[in-house]
Amino acid sequence: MSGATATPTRDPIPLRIRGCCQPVAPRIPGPDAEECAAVFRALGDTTRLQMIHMLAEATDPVCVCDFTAAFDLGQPTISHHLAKLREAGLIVSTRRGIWTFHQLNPEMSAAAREVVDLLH
Amino acid sequence: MSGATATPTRDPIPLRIRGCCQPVAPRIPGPDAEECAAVFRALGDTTRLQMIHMLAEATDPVCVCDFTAAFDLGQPTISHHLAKLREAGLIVSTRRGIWTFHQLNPEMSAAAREVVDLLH
DNA sequence: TCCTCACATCGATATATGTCGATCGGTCGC
DNA sequence: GCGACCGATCGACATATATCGATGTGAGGA
Repeated sequence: MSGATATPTRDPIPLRIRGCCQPVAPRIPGPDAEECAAVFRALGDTTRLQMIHMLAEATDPVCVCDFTAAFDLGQPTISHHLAKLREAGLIVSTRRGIWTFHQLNPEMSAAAREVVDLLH
Repeated sequence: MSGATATPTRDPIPLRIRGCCQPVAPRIPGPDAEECAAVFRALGDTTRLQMIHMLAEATDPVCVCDFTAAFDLGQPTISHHLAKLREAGLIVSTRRGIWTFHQLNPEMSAAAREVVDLLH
């Protein structure tokens, strides 16, 4: 061996040039690393994931009471999750008389759209 | 109008059959709603998102010290994030002498692979 | 005008998460 | 064996999050 802190030989899995601790392109190009993470964070909850799935399957906007009926959660909690999805730019809400209807945001970012489309 | 608790007329945005509160297909088919959410949760952090991006760009496994050099975080924090990605099944780690190298899990679930491929 | 209904917001609480410093364990070179 | 190095783990801490009950708000019906 050539040394612990220098260049180790890595026969089966060769590394880059001089082994360990090569500088690697660190950052996601573009300004949207945090924005992209926010979309994933919004989908990182089972309830919200199923909400998005319901909206992706539905052909028409979905009422809040549909969600409260579908999930065993209180109305404030449903409202909280919908607000999270709205903040992430994944859904839009429309007030119509007494009811509020929700649908996938048609102006969703392209990156978010790609992710949501995976849940078709 | 026909009534608040009965069937509202919804001219521009027609809903399903009798308006609000129709039962909607609630669940993601398959057992993997929570597993899918776990993948999104793993990607819902800027540091981990960039780690996955680095691994997706790299042609060879990446050493821990590469990550500690790329991010302004302590070594225990880097180790913590790598453990999260490992628990989510997104990466695998290989011990080689002193160093531990990480790469995208070649046996990642198909759903996870689709998401990671979006970060190419 | 008053009541009801649908939904949002507030306050509280328990849990999860990101980060750090300190320490431990394993793998070398000497 | 000893010491150096890499990386994982532990304990602590601050913050974020998921959830609930209670309350506020706005729209409609009676």
